[in-house]
Order: sequence, then C-alpha cells, then structure tokens
Amino acid sequence: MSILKKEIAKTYDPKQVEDKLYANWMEKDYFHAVIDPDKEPFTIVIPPPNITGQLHMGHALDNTMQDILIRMKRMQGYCTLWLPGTDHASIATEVKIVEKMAEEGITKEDIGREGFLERAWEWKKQYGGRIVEQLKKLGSSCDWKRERFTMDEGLSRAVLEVFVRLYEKGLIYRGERIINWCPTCGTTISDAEVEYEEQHGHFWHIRYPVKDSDEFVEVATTRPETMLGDTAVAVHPEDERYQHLIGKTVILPLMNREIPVVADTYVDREFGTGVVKITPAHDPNDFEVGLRHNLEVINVMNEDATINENGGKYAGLDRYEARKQVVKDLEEQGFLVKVKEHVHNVGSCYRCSTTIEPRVSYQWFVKMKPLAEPAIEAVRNGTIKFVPERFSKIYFNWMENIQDWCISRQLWWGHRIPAYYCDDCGEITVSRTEPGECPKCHSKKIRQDEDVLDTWFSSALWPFSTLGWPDVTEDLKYFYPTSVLVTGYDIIFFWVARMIFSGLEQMGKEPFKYVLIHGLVRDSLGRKMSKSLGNGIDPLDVIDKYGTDALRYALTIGTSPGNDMRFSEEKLEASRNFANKIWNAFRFVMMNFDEDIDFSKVDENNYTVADKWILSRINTIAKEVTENLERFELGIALQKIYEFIWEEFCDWYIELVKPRLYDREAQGRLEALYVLNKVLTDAMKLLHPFMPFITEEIYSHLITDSESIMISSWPTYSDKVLYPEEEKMMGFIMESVRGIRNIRAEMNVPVNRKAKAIFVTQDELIGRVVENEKSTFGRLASISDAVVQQDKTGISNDAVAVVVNGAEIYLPLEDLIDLEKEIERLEKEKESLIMELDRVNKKLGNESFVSKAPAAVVEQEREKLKKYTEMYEKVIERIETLKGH
RNA sequence: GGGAGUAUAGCUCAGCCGGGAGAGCACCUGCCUUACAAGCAGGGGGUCAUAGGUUCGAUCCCUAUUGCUCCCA
Repeated sequence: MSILKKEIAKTYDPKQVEDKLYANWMEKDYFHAVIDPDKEPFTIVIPPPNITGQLHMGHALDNTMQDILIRMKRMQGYCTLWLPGTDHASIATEVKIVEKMAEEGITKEDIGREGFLERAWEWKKQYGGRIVEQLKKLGSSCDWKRERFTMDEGLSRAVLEVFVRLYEKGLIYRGERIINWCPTCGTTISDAEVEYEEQHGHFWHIRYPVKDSDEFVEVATTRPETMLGDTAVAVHPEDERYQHLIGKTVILPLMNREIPVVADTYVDREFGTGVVKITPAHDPNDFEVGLRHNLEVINVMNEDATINENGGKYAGLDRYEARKQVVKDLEEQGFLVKVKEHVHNVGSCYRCSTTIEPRVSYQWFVKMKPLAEPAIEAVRNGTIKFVPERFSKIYFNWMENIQDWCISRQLWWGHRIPAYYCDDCGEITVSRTEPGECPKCHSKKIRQDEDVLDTWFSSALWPFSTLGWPDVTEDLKYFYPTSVLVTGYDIIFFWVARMIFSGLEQMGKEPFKYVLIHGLVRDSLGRKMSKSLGNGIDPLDVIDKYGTDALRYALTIGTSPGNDMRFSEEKLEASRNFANKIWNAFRFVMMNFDEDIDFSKVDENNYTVADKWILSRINTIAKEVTENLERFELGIALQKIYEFIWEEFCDWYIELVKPRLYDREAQGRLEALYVLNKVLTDAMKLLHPFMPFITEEIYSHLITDSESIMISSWPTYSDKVLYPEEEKMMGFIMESVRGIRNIRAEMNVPVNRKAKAIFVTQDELIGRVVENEKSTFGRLASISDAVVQQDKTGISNDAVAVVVNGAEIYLPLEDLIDLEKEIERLEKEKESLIMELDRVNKKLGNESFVSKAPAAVVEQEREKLKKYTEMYEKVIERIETLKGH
C-alpha cells in the first residue's frame, strides 16, 4: 500500500506500468520453469515466428492465447513451461537477403555460399531479436532462458539425426519426380506450399497428324509450350472412336517427332476430344502415364522457366514468349484448330505468387504413407485432440490423401542435406558426419549435396528438438509430450501434421495432447489483413495507443475457438474503457483504505447480505472461469469476469457498500473493506491471464499474501462460501431497486423528488432485509424512507405500485401522478403477466409435459405459475382500486 | 468435382447438456450523484436464413433448400 490516495490517477495509463512490470517479472525469474518432480508439468512450445518477421495481429492473437493458458496453469500450481524461439524460415529469409543484396548490386553467386551464409547469420543477429522484443511487449511469459532457434547447434543435430534415421529406414529417398518449381525463387516447393487460384486462360485445340494417314487427332491444352516435350498422346482404352489408333504413331507438330498413341484409363473420355497430349516431364499425371508406358521424358525447360535446348528453335525463350510463338507457328502451319476461353486453376508460389512450373527433377522425398498412418490413428483414437473438434476432419482429409513430401530446396539458408556423392563411382552416402571418402570405392572425390531442407523439416521437430533431443535430457523427460499447441488453421498442413508424425516416429509419443486452433484476425470490413491492401493493424501501434491489456482483451472477448474475428478501433475503445473501469474500482477501494488497516479483526458476524452475496458470487465465478478456461473457451471465461466486475462488483456491490465506508464509525466498516479487498483481489487473479499488467499493478497495492499476482494462487471454488439465501435476498433488493428506478423514470419523477417507499409483504425475511437495507435503498432508488407493512393500510390511492417477486412497493407520489397514465402502465404490466401465465399454463396443462419432462423442470414451471399468479392478482387489485377512486 | 464452416438486434459477435433469446457498439430519454462522462440510470429494437422431421418441448439434434466464406483436387 505504498501508493498514496491522491497519487492514483483518474484514468489508467498503461505506459506507467507495463514495461516496468515486465522488467520486474524478468528480474524475478518468474517465467523460468524449474523442474519439480512433485508438480505436474504444463508445457507449450511457441509456434516459432520467422526471424525476418515483424509482430502482426496473428502473432498477437496466437501468443495472447498461449499466455492466457500458461498464466492460469502457473497460478494453479503446475510446473509451467512456455518455450519460445524463432524459425530460420529458409526461403522467406533467403528471398529477403537476396533482395537487400540486389539493392547493393550483389548477387548470391558473387559472394558464394560461404559469403552468403555469413550475411544470413548477420541478418539473423540483427533482426532475429526484434520479434522477440515484440513478444515481450505483448506480455508473453515465456521462459526466455530456454529460447531456441531452428538453426541452433542442438536443433541442427536433431535435423541431421532425423534425416539419417529416416533414410536408413527407407523413409527418405532421392528420386526423379515431378515437383513444383518456382522460377522466381529458383527452388522446388512442396505441395502444401502451392496456392491455387482461378485464372482466365485459353484452351488451345491442336491437330496432331497420324503417321502414314491423312487422319488427325485433336488435343487440347492450356499450356501449348509444353508440347515441345510431348512424348505420346493418350486415349481411353475403351474409347470406340480411337480403337484403330492405339499403337499407331502421330507426328508432333513443330518438332516433327514421332510419338506413340497409348491407351490409358487416366484419360477422361467425356472431357474435350478424349485425346490427351502426354508430357511426362511437365505434368504429374502425364509423368505417371509415362511410367506405365515407358515413355521418354523430355524436359524442355530451364530452371528460370525459359525453354532449353530440347525445345529446338524455341530455346532461350521465356515460357510465355514460347507459348506465343508456338501458337503462332501452329496457326501458320495449320495445326491450330481453335482457341477457347477457359477458366482453370493455376498453382502459384505461396511466397512470391509466381506461377509454378511442374517439372521433372531429382529431389529428396519423405515417404509419407507409413508416417501418415500412425499420425491419423493418434487423432482418431483421441491421443491428440483438435479444439474445435471439426479441424480433425480437415486433418484427416489431408493426411489420407497425402503425397510424398519433397524436402530438398535449391537454397543456401537452411540445413544442408547430409548426403554425399562420389564423383568416381556415383555412390550416395547419407551420414551424420562428413565421410571424408567414399565408403564404396574409397575415392576422396566426394561432395555434399548443395541443397538445403524445407524449413518445415526442422520445425516439424520443434516440440522435442527444443527440449534437447536427440539427447535424453531432463527437460525432455519431464516436459514431453507438451500439453497444448496453439496455432491458426492456416498452418495445420504445413506444421501441425508434420509435428504429429515426426513426434510419433522419433519419440514414439505424440508431441502434444491438444491442438487449439484459432481463426484469422481480419480488418473491420472482414478482409484479410495484408501488406498489399495496406489494411494491416500493427499491434505495436495498438499497444502504444491503448496498452497491451486492451489489445489482449480486444483479441479475446467475444471470440470462440476456430472462428475468424474482426478487429476494430471500437473494440479497442471498449477494451480500454474496461481497463479504466477496473482502475477506478481499485481507486475507490484505495481511497477508503486506512494506513493501519488490520484484517485480523474482521468479524464474520458483521457481514451484510451484500457482503455474503458478493463473496458467494466471486466464488461461483471462479468456478465458471476455470471451467471455461480448461475447455479452451477463452471468450466465455473473459465475458464472465467482465460481467462480474462491471455489473455485480462495480454497479452493485460498490454502490451498496458506500454508506458503510463514508461513516468512519459505521458498524461493519472493516468487514466492508475486507470484502472489497478480497473480492477485488480474486477478480484480479481471474483476470490476470487475460490482462496481466493492470491486474499486477492493482494487486501490488492490495492487501495480499504474495509478492506478485503471477505466482499467487488461482482462486478455487468452495462450498463454504456459497450463500444461496443471501443471493436470493440480493435478488430481491436488485429487483426492487430496478423496479423503483424504472417507475420513476417512466413517471418522469424529478431526481430531487424523493418519495417514501412502502413495502407490503407478509414475508418476514424480506421485511427484515428492507429494514436492514434502508439506507442503501435510499441511495440507490432515490427514496426518502423505506417502511415495511403487512397490508395496505393507509396507502394513498395516489401511490404508484411496483409488483416484484415477494412484495408490492408503493410510492406515494401524490400530485405527481397521472392517474390515467398509471392505470395504463399497470394494464401493460397485466398483459405481460397474462402472456407469461399463458405460457406456463399451456405447459403444465400438457399432460405429456408433466409426465415426460424432468421433475426439476416441471417444478420450476410450477414455481413460476405461483409467482406470476400472485403478481397478477396484485396488479389486478391495484388497477381496480385506482379505477374505483 | 470433394469437404468444412457460417446464417441470431441497425453493425460486430457470444449462446454449455434441448427447457422462458444475450453482450459490445450504435440509437432514444434523463443525469458532471465526491471511483470512473473512457461514467451513471432508464428505454426501444430479434419469425434465431427457408421448408420439413425427431421430441412433451427445437436458436440448439436430423434431412433438404438458399446465401456467404474457406480448404482440398
């Protein structure tokens, strides 16, 4: 309680507290997990951001969610580890460095592999720390002492180990296959990295003359330049139109190559002419056909997507230039039949959006089928659970149709493939260490594969490589498998799926138990945030303007797992307002604290109805918040705390407690302070995972038993602090106050006009409540006095009446009352009660409802009937009295 | 072509195990009441996309239809 009352600002200023508190947490080492065999571990590994990256809203959401879970579990007493780190992001980083070099007029080749890698590490040093600092601004309680990087010595060893193991098991192989080639990035990319989009293109219909005949076959293609590499045409074996051609030869126009007509069921008879050109080197399906029919594979393209020497006179032309020229020549030579508009899906590189060129090439692959099976099973049998569950369907769909994974990349930044080629005998050696000589022919002329691995190959190992694997470390034994993985649905294929099969294969155990999937953060119009649209919101700007807590609140409130969310300025304002509301509740409490406060003198006999009610409520809220957090319903959990703090604590409890505080001699003043302190403390604890800074700041000034809220204990539910009786009484108080306020507003009673309120009730308990809470009724409902009567003796006809559950409240407003208006109001009240009664009567009158519905539900309806009947009778009575007047 | 999501107040979205529809923002009325005008009090506003079905009872479960979004080929 070092803060002086007058020092507390009227508005909350996040800048005053956030950096200060984070530095303090770091200094105290609260984020660091120390293995404790007596505790249960709770582990999350961060989805490692790219070293080139800047924090964006997706990161902000992802890391806020992780921090919420981590902070709650830490307070619950788990040994909690949130392991952070960054990803080398092979292709993304390399592209950026190359771009930067281009500005200086340097190419990769100019400086060579070694020189380039030097620059890359320099880059990592310069920018790799940036996103880490940004994560800290978010309040992330990561164990920074365990920070890892995918190209660390240890993680690189893990990559090497996995590669060798898989190779030795025959699950990694080198083969000639069709791969996705990005001509701009100059590398292969995996199937998962290809994005498809609809494009308006053309269908060119071309005639191929049949050899020794005047017949032609007509084929159609969207990529006419690939015909340069055609080595067959194919028809369906049962297609009656072409039976006579099977086995014959056609002349490939422009190239004048003789190519066979083959029969293959791959051909769709219904589509186009039913004849398909086969280019094994440039189409995955054609490649398969080529294998079945032993066709020649003619690659007609260079790596930069220009035509190579196999393309005859077109050599050197860019693929689109070649297309124009080929079409022109076909037309001139009479082979072009027609051109049709055609909409088709074109694959492009997810990095640079260049159209992908399917191209045959020697690459390294991971054989997926044997790895996919256990990975599918682990999700099917519930070892790993997706939240929400529906994402497992997406996962199955992908895993069940998976193709082998092309892992080699023609890049320099990354883990170099540990394969060595002998120049003398051609032997390939895969080894953990450089072999020095060819193990087969002992030649010294060996060289390592130039390529590096797909960046996802190393991130697939992240949940165990970061814990020390392949060494069997204490961390690995204690923290693996991790508890939850939190990530967006856009990354399930790239990363989640690959971590699952890698974890199962290498560790024999799933990498995590839950996969919590969240959606995308969109702009206020529902558009994806993107650089090109310029609609991105920078989380750091938001933090600067509204504070970290407000950002985190805005990202969590009203969200449900897996769904996209829109982000807007309005939401941030609401968030900031909430922070300010909490701040002022705290300010109120502090203003009433005394220097010599001593809670050991608290006497529970002095508790009021309101005290017990609010204690009972926070008790229940603790339970609800915990349950929802444990079900990953972060949005609901936060909503509950919000409503509790704003409505129950601020609007009601603080208002109710004021009279006891203002009178320094009032009975129960100490108890009031105690309850304020207790409830606010617990509320701060429940809110802490969501809004770590403001809650810590407030906590530090309250009377508590821990030096930091971060390491304080999570509130737990207890039957002993449940007061149903007081909750019911408070229900009565609130209903009455609302009723009186409502009537005053409707009758346009001036604020300064205070009437007496006469509570007519036969219920002794209610009578006592009213007597005890006179002053609060006075304050909250603007009445001069509250009296209790058992009947309506002496109540003027000029009084207005409020009928609540358990009592009628009369306000003798005399001359202020418009009799007609009052009757009208009561008639409305009557109508609505009739509707309620109708509904209840209909239900209870239905025999099958009474016999089949659960007893509790029926009982509930009976109670409603009783309550509404009473209220209805009172309203009728009142109307009659007024009418008779 | 295959699969998934989604449709709830003017807008953005919650809504558990089926049992009287909620929030924030916006709107209307009245208040600078000594924690907070980033606030307080009161209020209006919904055929829960459409059509069937299951059920004593459906915003919720099932089927079909329509609109929008996404993923895969």
